Amino acid sequence: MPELPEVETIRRALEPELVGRRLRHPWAFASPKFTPALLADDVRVVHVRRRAKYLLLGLHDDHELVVHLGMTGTVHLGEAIDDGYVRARWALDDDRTLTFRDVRRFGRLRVVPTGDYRTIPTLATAGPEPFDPEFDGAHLYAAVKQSRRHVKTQLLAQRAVAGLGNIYADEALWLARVNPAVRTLTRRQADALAEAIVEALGDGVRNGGTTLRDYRTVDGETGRNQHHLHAYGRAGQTCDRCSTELQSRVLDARTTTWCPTCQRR
DNA sequence: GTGATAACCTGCTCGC
DNA sequence: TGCGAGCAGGTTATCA
Repeated sequence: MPELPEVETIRRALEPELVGRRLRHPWAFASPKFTPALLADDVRVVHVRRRAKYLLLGLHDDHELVVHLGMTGTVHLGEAIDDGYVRARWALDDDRTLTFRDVRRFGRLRVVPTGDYRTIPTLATAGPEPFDPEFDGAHLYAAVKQSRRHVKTQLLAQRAVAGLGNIYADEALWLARVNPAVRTLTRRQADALAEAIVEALGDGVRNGGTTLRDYRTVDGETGRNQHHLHAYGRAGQTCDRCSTELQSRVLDARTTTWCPTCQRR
């Protein structure tokens, strides 16, 4: 499930390869989620950016190709792939092929005027990037205070901070010793959680992302961060801090793992 | 406006 | 061995 570190890893690999290249002869799987790919035709790529979990390919005609990888989306650059899971494809002017592959079809593609994300609500309302100076404990405290939803659900909603998914939300909450089901934070908890979010996502980027099943880099390699997880997917195992058995429950339709001792309510 | 929930989608795992 | 049920989860739409 590509979150900020996985998308950023893909962005860093694509940027030097795609900027200046021309997208040609687009093909798209017959679904409204993917047919916008056809709008990016015979146009040069001018930048490769990321916002939250979205990949933004700037096009020379003042538009952006917005890519969301969904649950199982991957981007491949090189030889053409055709295995039944390809959802979009472009020929490049250097004879390579840019392929968007997505088994579960939770991903989506859009072409919008550069910077105009009104048709993509989550992107339009996304909170600050975790590595921006404006994101800190004070911001997180104020953002969480505006809602009565569980704190983990607020992290996943992308408004308090952009880029977190289920894996890194569990990890950040574990690092900050915050129970996922609380609905309010003290200022001290907010400071700790903001710091933990930056640490969890930073580690994820440095480790090239987390591969549990589907995620691959542009080169087809797996990430390494799955070897460094403390909470996500470790229910029934012992806490790395206190050796208590980690617990798991479904919280707002998301499997959530936490330490009942370190992350006491 | 906010919160809760269903739907989308397919491979994998588990139980029978 | 084969089948069916349940699960995984990011985003959007819908309803209360």
